[in-house]
Amino acid sequence: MPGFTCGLDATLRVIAGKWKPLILYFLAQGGPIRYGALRRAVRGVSDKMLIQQLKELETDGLVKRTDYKEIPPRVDYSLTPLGLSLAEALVPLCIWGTENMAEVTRVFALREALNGKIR
Amino acid sequence: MPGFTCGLDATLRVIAGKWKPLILYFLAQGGPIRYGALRRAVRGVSDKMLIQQLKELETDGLVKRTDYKEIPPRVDYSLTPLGLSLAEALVPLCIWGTENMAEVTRVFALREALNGKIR
DNA sequence: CGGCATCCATGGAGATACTG
DNA sequence: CAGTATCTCCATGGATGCCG
Repeated sequence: MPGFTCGLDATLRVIAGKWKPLILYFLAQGGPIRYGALRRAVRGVSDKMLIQQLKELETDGLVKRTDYKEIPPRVDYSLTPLGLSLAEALVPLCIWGTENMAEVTRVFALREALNGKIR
Repeated sequence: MPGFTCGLDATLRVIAGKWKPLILYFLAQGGPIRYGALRRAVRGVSDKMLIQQLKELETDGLVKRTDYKEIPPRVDYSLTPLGLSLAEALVPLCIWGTENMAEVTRVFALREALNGKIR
């Protein structure tokens, strides 16, 4: 249903998905990155999820996939200008997390103690 | 599991939850806001979800809840300094969404046409 | 990568407490 | 009966992950 309540709402839908923000972030770190390297960078993803989210980012015009059609297969991913601009908007979140990591860690440890598992 | 892979990862876990970024954003718009008003601002939330996410934000030290212990009930919510700093980090995302809303809308319309439903 | 099984977040409906 | 704030039970859909 087109029609977002505000700009933030629109952005959130674009980066909806457990790994998309991290993918964008790592793609922004440097030039084109090969699939395997990306897989290693985004720790914890399964191949299925990584492929799936990359494909969505690609159809959304944020990521560009290049298949060199070589043997052995060689494929790399990079950001489109649109994707780059979004990745840049993520930088403050990254900074916030870095600056407050101790605090966040502490709070999450508490939750873990209370609930058994986090959320 | 304490131990985040990076700052962005830490932040993402804090704002995990469909409505948390929006809640933080609206709380940052002005002074303390009453529950009912917040409910109206965050369009689409159910009472259950709003309460639940507010409680998590509160235990995470991002939101301050004030209960005036009156009858009929009167409660309002505001940001802690930590919450405010996070809300400020969300501003670029909001701007990005606003600037690219047309593009985002178009892309999502395509997805809708292909899949029947989004994602 | 496609199926299949699973698990958790989301959401709806109803209940509560108290007053005007 | 209307209004405010919150909680609990239950249903379900969609995201996630494992396996071939």
